[in-house]
Amino acid sequence: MLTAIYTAVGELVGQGADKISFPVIAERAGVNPTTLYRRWPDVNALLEDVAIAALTRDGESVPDTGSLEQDLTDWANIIAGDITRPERARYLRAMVAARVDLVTNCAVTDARHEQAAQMTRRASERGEQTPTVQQILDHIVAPLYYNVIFALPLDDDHPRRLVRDVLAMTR
Amino acid sequence: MLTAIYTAVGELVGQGADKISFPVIAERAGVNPTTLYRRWPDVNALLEDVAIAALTRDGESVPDTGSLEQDLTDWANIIAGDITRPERARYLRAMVAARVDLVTNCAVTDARHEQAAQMTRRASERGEQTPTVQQILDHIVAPLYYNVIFALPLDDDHPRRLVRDVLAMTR
DNA sequence: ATCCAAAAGCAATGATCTTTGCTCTAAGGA
DNA sequence: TCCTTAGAGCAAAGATCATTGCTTTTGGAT
Repeated sequence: MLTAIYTAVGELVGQGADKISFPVIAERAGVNPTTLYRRWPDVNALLEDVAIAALTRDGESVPDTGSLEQDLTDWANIIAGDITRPERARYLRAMVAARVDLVTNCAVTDARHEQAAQMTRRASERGEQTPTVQQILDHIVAPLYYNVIFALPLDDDHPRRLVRDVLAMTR
Repeated sequence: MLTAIYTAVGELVGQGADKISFPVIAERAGVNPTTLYRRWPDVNALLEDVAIAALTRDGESVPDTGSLEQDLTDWANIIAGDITRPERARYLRAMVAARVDLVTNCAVTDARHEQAAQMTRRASERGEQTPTVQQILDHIVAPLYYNVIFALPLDDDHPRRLVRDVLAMTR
């Protein structure tokens, strides 16, 4: 039931459907539109639920190569490869559009925060000089998402360049 | 005519109206809905037109204090103050939602690119060491927009911190 | 096994949107 | 001046969406 709904939304968003409404989703999911109208206040609310579920299902393991620079580079490349996939980019945009009021944290960025913390912790245990988690979010995660959100090109070398920049700050 | 339409959209977006449709816009603008249906393929297209017009109408002069660090800090604070205004944030989101296909550049980021280039040019003429324009976009502009887009809190000190970080890269 | 309550389906209604053919107006060219 | 034409208004029709009261199903508790 819930799975069918989420799947339907996923397919619609994924294929870039322009008209995503409760009736449309309901038909594809094989449920009655009323169910959706009663369970979510509006389409955006449902969209956000699905987007969060889709974007936070991790399974992305945090790199652990023994070098922070390598870890960050691998990680940045994973993120870049992930969010530039068209259906992921669409999810991101849908989520952004749906988020109308200020919230203090969001599940998507929380996951990134956690991953960054893990890498820096390991690095400092090895005695490496590390940037702060906030710096990693500001200077690696943010630029990657920024480019995707605004549909700007993101070349293959970009992630590596960002990592080099952020490490240059700590020296 | 066109002005009335743009104004109507601006008011609706600005006050966070949830249902922004051609008929609603048309009534407020005092024009016939048919006109809108014939001129734009859909509401998002019109929204994007207006958003671009609103977000690129500069009038923001680029700081010129004689010090790159001060210029960048002032500039970052201007941007932050600008895009965190609720109606501006809404514009940004509307624009993001509307942008479905990849474009190689967008008017909004172009303006920032131009401003950054102006500041670094002046700084290097003074003989200062400067970060690249791309670095400024990645490490100052992107984090600011990222926070606003995801409705994350943006504290007052954030812009200054970003500038300090990016300057630390060049040393 | 029966009962109860929450959730889903159904169907009818009204609101809103979208499309379309036609008419009317206004600005520019012969 | 008259003609042309692009753009705007008008109105009707059909499509889609949104709401609501009522019925049916389902899953768990007694």
